[in-house]
Amino acid sequence: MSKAYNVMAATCPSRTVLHRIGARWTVFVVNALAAGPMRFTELKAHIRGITPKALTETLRAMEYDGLVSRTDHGGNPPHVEYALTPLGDSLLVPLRAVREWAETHVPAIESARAARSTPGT
Amino acid sequence: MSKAYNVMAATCPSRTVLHRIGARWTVFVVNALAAGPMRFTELKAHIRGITPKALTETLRAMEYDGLVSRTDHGGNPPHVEYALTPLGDSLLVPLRAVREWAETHVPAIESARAARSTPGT
DNA sequence: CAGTATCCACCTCGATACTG
DNA sequence: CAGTATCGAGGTGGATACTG
Repeated sequence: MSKAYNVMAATCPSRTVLHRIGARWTVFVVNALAAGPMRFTELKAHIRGITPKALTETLRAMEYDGLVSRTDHGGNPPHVEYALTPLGDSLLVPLRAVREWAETHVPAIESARAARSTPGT
Repeated sequence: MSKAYNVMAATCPSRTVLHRIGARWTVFVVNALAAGPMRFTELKAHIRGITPKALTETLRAMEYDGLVSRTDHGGNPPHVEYALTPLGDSLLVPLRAVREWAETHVPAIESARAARSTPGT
């Protein structure tokens, strides 16, 4: 009975998934971590543009959902590593579908926008 | 040259796609319209819970992106029909991938959350 | 019927600065 | 290094009421 969930249910918890994927940084973190475990600062450098606050929040949310794991190696200086869990890794599949759709159809979307924007020019 | 776009580019326009999919109501509209053209009020009744304002905004954004078409049959009372464009229709593909991932993995996510929430009990 | 107009409560995100 | 603390701007979404 793996179909007990229905994204269309409105009150359905699976709705949160859309929210995660639609979130500003989730997709970047997933992609960055797809290459392997990374430390906070590495992630920050890799994504570039993200603030520590946003990174922390994104990581926390993803960790909360079991998408990433956080491993504190302790010591001083601190050493913490983030990695994709198998669950987070599986997210790459639908993400790829979306990505492919985007890369394929964005030109069409931009055309639509341009057609609508054509001012007087 | 269909791979000129890269979702990871950060400044990439394809990023807007994620935003659309992640948007509160887009997915509902797409699914509702997947069954065929519909009028404003039908849509509103079908989705239920959405306010006219939100519906209008969602529809506008989607129309702007060429995902839905708006046909005003004029007259009084007004008669306007919304329909998925071929582009909007193609969105159903990645949407299905996300949906399936969600429906499959939400239990895992909820488990992760529960595991983390276990207070002292 | 098909919206529009307001007003508002959030909530996310960014910038900056500081700490164990 | 790995965050946390603060503050503020901005945008999204909701409720309600009104109009051509």
